[in-house]
Amino acid sequence: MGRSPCCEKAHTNKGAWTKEEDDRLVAYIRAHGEGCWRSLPKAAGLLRCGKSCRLRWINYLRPDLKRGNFTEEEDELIIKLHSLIGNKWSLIAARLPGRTDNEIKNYWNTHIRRKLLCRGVDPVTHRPVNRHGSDTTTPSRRKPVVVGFGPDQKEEKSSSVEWSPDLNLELRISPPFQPQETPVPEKRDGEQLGGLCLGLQKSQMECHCRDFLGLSTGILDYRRQ
DNA sequence: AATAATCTCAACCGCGGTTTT
DNA sequence: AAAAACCGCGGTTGAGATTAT
Repeated sequence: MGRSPCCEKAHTNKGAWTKEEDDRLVAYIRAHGEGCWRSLPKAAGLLRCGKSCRLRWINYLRPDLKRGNFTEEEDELIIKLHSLIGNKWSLIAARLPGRTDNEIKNYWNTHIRRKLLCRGVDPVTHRPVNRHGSDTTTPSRRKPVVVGFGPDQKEEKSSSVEWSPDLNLELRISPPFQPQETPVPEKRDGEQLGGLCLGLQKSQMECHCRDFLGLSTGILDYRRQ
C-alpha cells in the first residue's frame, strides 16, 4: 500500500511558534540541512507537522531572508512580474532574492493592490480601471473584485467575470526554454494582452518581458532547489 | 482614555502533481 | 497499477497592532 503517515496529527502543535520551537528548528537545519520535512519534526524534537516546519523555515527563519520594507524597485518588479504571470507568487519570489512567496503575496494584497488602484490600474488585469463611481481604495477586508485571467482561471472565478468579447486577457508564460521565437500576437490598440499594459512602449515591453523572467537565457532563478 | 474599525502578516487549509510502497 | 503520503503552491483566516472616532 502507500506510505505510513508523516505525523500523528493528534500530537502536533498549531498556531504561533515559540522561541524554543524556532531555536530547535534552526539548530536542526543548521546541523542537518533542509529537506525531508517528513522526518524533521521528530528528529528535531518538535511537536509540529513537517509542513508547518517547512513553512516556518522558509517564511521566517531562513538566514537569507531580507525582511524590512520593500524598495520601490522591488515594487515595480513585482508589478511587472504579476502582470506577466499573475498570482504565481513562488515564481515572483524567485526573482526577488531574500523575499518569500508568502511575503510577496501579503505585500501585494495589502499594498500594491491599493497602489495600482490609486494609479487607476486594475491590479488583476493591469489595465486601466473603469471607474463607475466606486471606491477604488478597496479595503482588504471587503470582498475583492474577482476578474479571471482567461480559460485557465477556475470556473468559479471566471463565472463572475463579465467577459468583453473583444478583450483578450489571456496570459501565457513560456517554459524555461523555447527553441523558437514565440510570435508576439498582433496587438490592437490597448486591448491585447491586458496584463502587459504597463505604460511601456512596445519595444520596451517585449525586451523587458523576456529579460526579467530570464526567459531569454532559459534560466528561472528558482531558489528552492 | 476607551472603543471601534481597519490593517498587517504569520500560519493554516486544501488542492494538484509527484513520489514511494 | 493502485493507493496513500509527500511536497509545494495559492487562497484564506485570525490574532495582534495600529489608527480613527
